[in-house]
Amino acid sequence: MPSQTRATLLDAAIHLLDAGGLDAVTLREVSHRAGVSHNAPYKHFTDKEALLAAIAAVELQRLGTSLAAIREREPSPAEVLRAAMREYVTWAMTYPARFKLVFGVWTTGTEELAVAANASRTVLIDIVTIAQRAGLLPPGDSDRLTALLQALVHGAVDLALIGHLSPGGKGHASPEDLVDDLLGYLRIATNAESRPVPERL
Amino acid sequence: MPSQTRATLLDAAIHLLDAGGLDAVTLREVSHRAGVSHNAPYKHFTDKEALLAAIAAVELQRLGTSLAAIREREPSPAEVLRAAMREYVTWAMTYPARFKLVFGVWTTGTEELAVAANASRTVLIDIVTIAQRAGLLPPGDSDRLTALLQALVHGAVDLALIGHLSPGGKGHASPEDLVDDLLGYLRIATNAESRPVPERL
DNA sequence: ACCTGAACACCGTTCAAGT
DNA sequence: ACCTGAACACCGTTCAAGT
Repeated sequence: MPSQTRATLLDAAIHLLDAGGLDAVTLREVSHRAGVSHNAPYKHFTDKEALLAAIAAVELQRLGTSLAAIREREPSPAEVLRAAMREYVTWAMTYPARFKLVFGVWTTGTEELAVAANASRTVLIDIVTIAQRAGLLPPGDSDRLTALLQALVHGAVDLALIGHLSPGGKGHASPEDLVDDLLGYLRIATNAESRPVPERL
Repeated sequence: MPSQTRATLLDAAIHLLDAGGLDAVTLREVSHRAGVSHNAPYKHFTDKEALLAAIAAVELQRLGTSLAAIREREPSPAEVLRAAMREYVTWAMTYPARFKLVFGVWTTGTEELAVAANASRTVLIDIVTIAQRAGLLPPGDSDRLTALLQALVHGAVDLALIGHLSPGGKGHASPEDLVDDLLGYLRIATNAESRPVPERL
């Protein structure tokens, strides 16, 4: 039974998160924005971390739903794969604070969070498997290949958010570029594996 | 002139960071451990964030030094590349709180931090360039290829620290595995590019 | 130049009490 | 069941003052 107050609190919290980052999300300011006393949240969440975990779970679920929608909508496996990777990037770059929160350190791993994480992971694995069958990605363990792809997207976004990518000022190596690079190399490797590898020095 | 107190404060802070994470690093506890009053830090750092930035800069510099040492020590370009990637992984997995701190959100990007980041980046680019010449990595923009490699290591470590890798319990897809996978695919792609690519459906 | 004690504003959390 | 006001312990930061 998601009470009205609970939803209002979550709305206020996510607004503060987007506007001022994690530090701006204080239980007192959240309560004030929601129009309740500063300790009303404790009737809906055991903890401040529980409130943050609820936000993270919702966001991770949203991402999973977007990925699933792409899988249904796009026609070709190649487009599904590329669009899925780009959805991850766009989401993270649009809501960096949510991205940092979702993949932050959780001393208490909420069950709800784990479920949402597994759900979006399953969709990704499905997309990768289809791409493998279409000859766009190398064959083999789909879980492991999915981990490879997710690690790259995740790392590219994280480095981009800190400014560790393209410090030269020139629009060098955006997360989207790196995703395309990886997909390109993997496609080449896929096609090469069936052919003999030449001798090396 | 790095005063003795300043060094003691940094030591205490990094100890607290490793022991209890970022939240455990309070200026008051740091001061107490250093044997000074709770506001003595303000004579050595303008801010709490400045103290954290100093730690991050030292760590990033340490990483860069380790990478440079590997480049000098290892004989073959292949070993240098692999060892460098593993050094990044080992450092991050051994000191997760330092890793999170170094690549955390910096509202104030200290000059010292930017210098340290560029230094370790330069070493990495150098290693990648050598590996390219040795035919271990695809030719082309070394900066961009370095970004690809760094993004993968970074993302793999980050996901591993949250537990988003190998949630099945089986020792599936460690960061080291993903690094090896990527290097393997890139080597195949390198050798394949000189040969004709077969028609696709 | 470096350090201290008191003080301020803010935060998470708890508790007794109200409806 | 849900909310409130007062209170507690803790934190970052500032300031006047000491050597």
